[in-house]
Amino acid sequence: MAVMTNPLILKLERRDRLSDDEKKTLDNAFTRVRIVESDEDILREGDRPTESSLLLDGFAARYKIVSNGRRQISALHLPGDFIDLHSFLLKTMDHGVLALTTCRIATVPHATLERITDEFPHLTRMLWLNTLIDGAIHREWLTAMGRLSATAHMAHLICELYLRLSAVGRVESDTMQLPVTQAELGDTLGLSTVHVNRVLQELRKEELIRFQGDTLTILDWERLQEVGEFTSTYLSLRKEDR
Amino acid sequence: MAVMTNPLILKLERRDRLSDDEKKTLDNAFTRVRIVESDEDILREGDRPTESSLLLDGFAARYKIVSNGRRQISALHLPGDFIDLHSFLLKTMDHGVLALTTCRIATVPHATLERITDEFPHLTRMLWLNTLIDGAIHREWLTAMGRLSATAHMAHLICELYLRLSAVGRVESDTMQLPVTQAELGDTLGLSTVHVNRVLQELRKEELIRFQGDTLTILDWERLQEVGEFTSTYLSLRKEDR
DNA sequence: CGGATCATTGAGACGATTCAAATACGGTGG
DNA sequence: CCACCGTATTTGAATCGTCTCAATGATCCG
Repeated sequence: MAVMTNPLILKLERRDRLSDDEKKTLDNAFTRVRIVESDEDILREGDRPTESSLLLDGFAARYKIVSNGRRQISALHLPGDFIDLHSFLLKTMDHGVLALTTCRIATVPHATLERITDEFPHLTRMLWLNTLIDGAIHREWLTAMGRLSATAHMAHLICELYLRLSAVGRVESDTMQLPVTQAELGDTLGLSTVHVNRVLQELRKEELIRFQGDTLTILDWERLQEVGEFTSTYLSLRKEDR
Repeated sequence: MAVMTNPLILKLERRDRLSDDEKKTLDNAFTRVRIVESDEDILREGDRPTESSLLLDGFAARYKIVSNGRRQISALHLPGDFIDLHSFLLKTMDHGVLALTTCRIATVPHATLERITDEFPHLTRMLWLNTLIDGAIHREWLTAMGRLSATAHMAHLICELYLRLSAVGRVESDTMQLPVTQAELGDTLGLSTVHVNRVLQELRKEELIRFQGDTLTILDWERLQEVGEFTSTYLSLRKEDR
């Protein structure tokens, strides 16, 4: 794989410099690329993977199912996201991962990750950081879910996805592709599909977004952030020594 | 500090063996112990700490405040928990941390953590694991908040705290000290104080728990788990090579 | 062009909130 | 040791946000 095309490197370099050696190591770590079709499971709860998966292209979601068949999505993953780097140390998957679109995935054996932790301390910290950002996003979602209105929560999610997608070069003139159904948005926000629909209509009526098909355009970034009480600190989009 | 009294070591050894060398290193890493009184902030949002804090005794909560003054607690911390190990790499606190009781806290300089990552790969992985478990708990809370009823969510939280407290030796004959007000429980579960009260009454009426003052007793562990749809996988309470 | 999936709408029900007041509890000073 | 004060818990009633159920309309793909 050519160094420059790996979106993980793009993502990490937003947070700290990587040496050429580190980039090469990281890039060579991925041994296998596979395709998972839309609506298929990439991983299932209870799995004990021996490799971790990096999303190169497509959208994926971490989810859990509760007793009455209801589903909660606990993370949305975009190109450049490790969807189960945590399985390297957690060993057993405590949730499933679903391909929301056709996904192109590169995998790195846990044995290779172990070798990286033995030999590349700074690169290890960058991978650790990657999982810490996941955690920061979880906390932000928890706050939005517990204490924001449905509309604010939706606005918040859109702001986050907008910044995360632009960090990996997937936003053009305030527009992003968001191939996610309203039912999936509901499972993400903890809302019913019907209510998601009403909330989206409100954001459209307020002229904050346009959202037709899979194409979402931000019409008023300032006000969208206000409505969603969004500040981007938790995404750690600053370059620092780590 | 004597090795055997550090509750972090107790906690990590539940998940994997630590060598004597690692235990010594970890124990020596903590340079300072301080006391924070109940209701005081241990850390504030926006802080850029140069050391990380380990809770030796007491209860603490990570929280965020949203615009209308409402508060969401995104984590409850018990003895043995690192309350901001993530600040080592995240640098800026994206949330505050509040002492719910008088807290005894040991601190480790980030420079020391960096040295550990340079020299002790396995110990580094164990610290990383520690933050991954925080993340797993966040995901579980997200699911409970989004898709469980208020009563089930409360039951779930009680199950979790029960297991986490017993993992650090703070449970005796099904009874634990839970010095948390109903308002704080509300901020944790995303509920109003009034509703927390009603939910607790229901769990008492069903004879699942006794909860007077700070003392909570599990009366029917089996049924409490069922009501809360609780399974403990996400807490990684198994010893494995990591 | 037909079938399936997804988005939209309306109406009624329900869970949780708000506001307000009463009661219980724990710690402190006299 | 008890009276008192502040904090925490409990109760009731009205309201509100979101859900459920059910049906319709739009869109996409083969």
